[in-house]
Amino acid sequence: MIADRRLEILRAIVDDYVATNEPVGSKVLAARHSLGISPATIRNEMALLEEEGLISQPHTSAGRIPTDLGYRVFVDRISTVKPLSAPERRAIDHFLEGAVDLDDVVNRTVRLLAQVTKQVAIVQYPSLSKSAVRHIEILPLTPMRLMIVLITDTGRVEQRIVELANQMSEANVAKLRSQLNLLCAGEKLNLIPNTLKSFTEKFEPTERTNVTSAVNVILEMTIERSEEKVIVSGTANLARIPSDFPTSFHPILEALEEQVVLLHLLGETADGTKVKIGHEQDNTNLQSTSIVTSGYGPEGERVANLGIIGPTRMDYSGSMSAVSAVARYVSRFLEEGF
Amino acid sequence: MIADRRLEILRAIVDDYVATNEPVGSKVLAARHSLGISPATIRNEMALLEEEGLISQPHTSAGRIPTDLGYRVFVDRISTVKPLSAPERRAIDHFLEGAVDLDDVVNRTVRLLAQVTKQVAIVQYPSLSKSAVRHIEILPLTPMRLMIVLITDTGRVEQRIVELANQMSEANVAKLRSQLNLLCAGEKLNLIPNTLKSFTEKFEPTERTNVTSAVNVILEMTIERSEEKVIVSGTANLARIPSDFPTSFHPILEALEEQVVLLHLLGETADGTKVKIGHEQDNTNLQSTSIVTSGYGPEGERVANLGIIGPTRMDYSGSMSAVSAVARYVSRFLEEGF
DNA sequence: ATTTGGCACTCGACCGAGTTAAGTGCCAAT
DNA sequence: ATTGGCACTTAACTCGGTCGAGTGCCAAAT
Repeated sequence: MIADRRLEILRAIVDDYVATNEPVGSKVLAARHSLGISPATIRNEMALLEEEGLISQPHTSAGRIPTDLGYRVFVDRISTVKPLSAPERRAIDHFLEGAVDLDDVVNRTVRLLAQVTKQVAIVQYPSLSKSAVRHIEILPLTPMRLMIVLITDTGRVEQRIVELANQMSEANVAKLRSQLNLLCAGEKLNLIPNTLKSFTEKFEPTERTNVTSAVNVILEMTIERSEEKVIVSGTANLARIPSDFPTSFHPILEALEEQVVLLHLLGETADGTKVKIGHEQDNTNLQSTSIVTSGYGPEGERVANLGIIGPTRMDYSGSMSAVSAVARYVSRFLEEGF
Repeated sequence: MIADRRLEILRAIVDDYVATNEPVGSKVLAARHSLGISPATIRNEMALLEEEGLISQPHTSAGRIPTDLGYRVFVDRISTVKPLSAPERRAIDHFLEGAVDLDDVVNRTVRLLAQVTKQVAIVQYPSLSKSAVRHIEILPLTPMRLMIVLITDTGRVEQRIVELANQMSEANVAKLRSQLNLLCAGEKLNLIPNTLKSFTEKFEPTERTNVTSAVNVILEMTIERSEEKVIVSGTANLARIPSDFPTSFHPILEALEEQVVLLHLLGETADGTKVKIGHEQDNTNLQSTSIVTSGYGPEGERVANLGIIGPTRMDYSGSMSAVSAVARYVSRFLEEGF
């Protein structure tokens, strides 16, 4: 069990280090934060903190900096919720006003997040697999070619083109359309494969090849994109960062361009705000960074994640507040249906 | 008029500087490129090139580097078309195989371009205003709410939701849909406003408010997005660049996040490959960069631009070849309709 | 009239020594 | 348990000196 005072010192170290980006020594610490304690005492405590692996020295004769573990403790046990500033609040409360589009919503969100946190922001598109079908539209482009449009209740639209083996009459297209909607409307995407299992049987044998192609495409649409889409903003903020960072600059940018990496980064969708610090996170390119994420979407069934990524040396309280506030607001907005 | 030999020297300087990123002096130059000429002579010629403003010295006692103007001359008069390597060719010839989506096409393109040129790639979505309506779909979500989906012949899909003032019957929705498609299908987007000018008159007075709202939304959809969408990839390549670059790193990343800036950068859509070098380009954040762009889309009416952006010190021949090859290939692909 | 070798000169890059300042650990005194 | 004092460590900074790449110019060679 760590003594309270020691935690207090850890907090001071983190605060100072985050603010100045310089290893913090006992003297400065005593001076800046008025803990009623002499530098010597602080030194003793520091030695212990170091033993516990919460702080470390870049080299002898330098001050201490928090380790990943130190930040972890800070986040879990010390950090207080930092209320957002009034302008931040205001920005968050209004940034979605007049959004026209799911794209628009996601874009605005990612930009806002980057701007408020001064970090790189990441927003995942609301996941298809947890959303439901609102409508399926079938358009005959030519007698041998259909366009299928899938509209979900999160406002997302996907379209695909199907080449048919045989001609298909207008009447049959209409039948296909109405039957499909009858069965699928309101259904969760992940249940669709089940729903359509014996669908082709409703049709004449002569029609079946065509119907099967169409259905297959629809099934693809419902699953394929569970490799989902992610959007990033604020990479410029990376360049605004301490001078030792640039070394690991290239790999970070690289990682940020990989959808897969980002998705993995955001991790499982769940309630609440989560923090992953430095090495807790397994992508080697990003071990000098921390990630703050939160799920968003309708209460109870979070549909996607959003978050920010920055140097381990970041303002955790502020970032967490911002991320969760934004997540809350977007959720509400999506729920109301824009 | 500049003597041929002097141009030859300029080419050598550019080549060397691009390859090594170090100011190139007379001795090295004589050694590496076998122009049958002594360093002293080269020095004389260099003095002249400098007078003409084509090269400059970072400081006395350093070698010369090309100026923006030097690069310009290089691009316009000296550079030869550098054939792409076999693997590059192959990559370009196949990267769109199996693309399912307009999104997919654009995404693949931007990635490919970034990868091949090792620069930051920029691709503009095919512009709506020059494409034509393929289909307009109207879906009643509730009696007071319609979803309108616009599908263009470039495969782009836009959707919007309309709140109605009064209820609208299924029958009227159907009529609206068929009338709209009758008039608009095949029509260029920029002509739609004209096409629909007296559209509401076809409807009962009681329906007119509803129809008007719907039509207004459609009109919005056809113009609004002429502020078009641009997508960027390969920013990581920036970090892979000379060490003097980082200074101007932040502003570049910043510029790359601004849609407006990018659109301006890509400039007017036109045939052929264009190069903008350093200060020729008016965004102050980007004056240490050059941009290579090309229009793409159906022959004769280029529908959008794509290109790359990198340090002025770049491989112009290679970049130009790559950009134009990719543009050509995408154009063909779009024309065939995927 | 050009080209070339030679030479004096410039100036950033690099090196090593010395100094400084921040910070530590430990110990004896409170 | 806390504190002041002190010896010690070490990165960062400063400096003078050397080195090397490169230039411009001039006189000789072609």
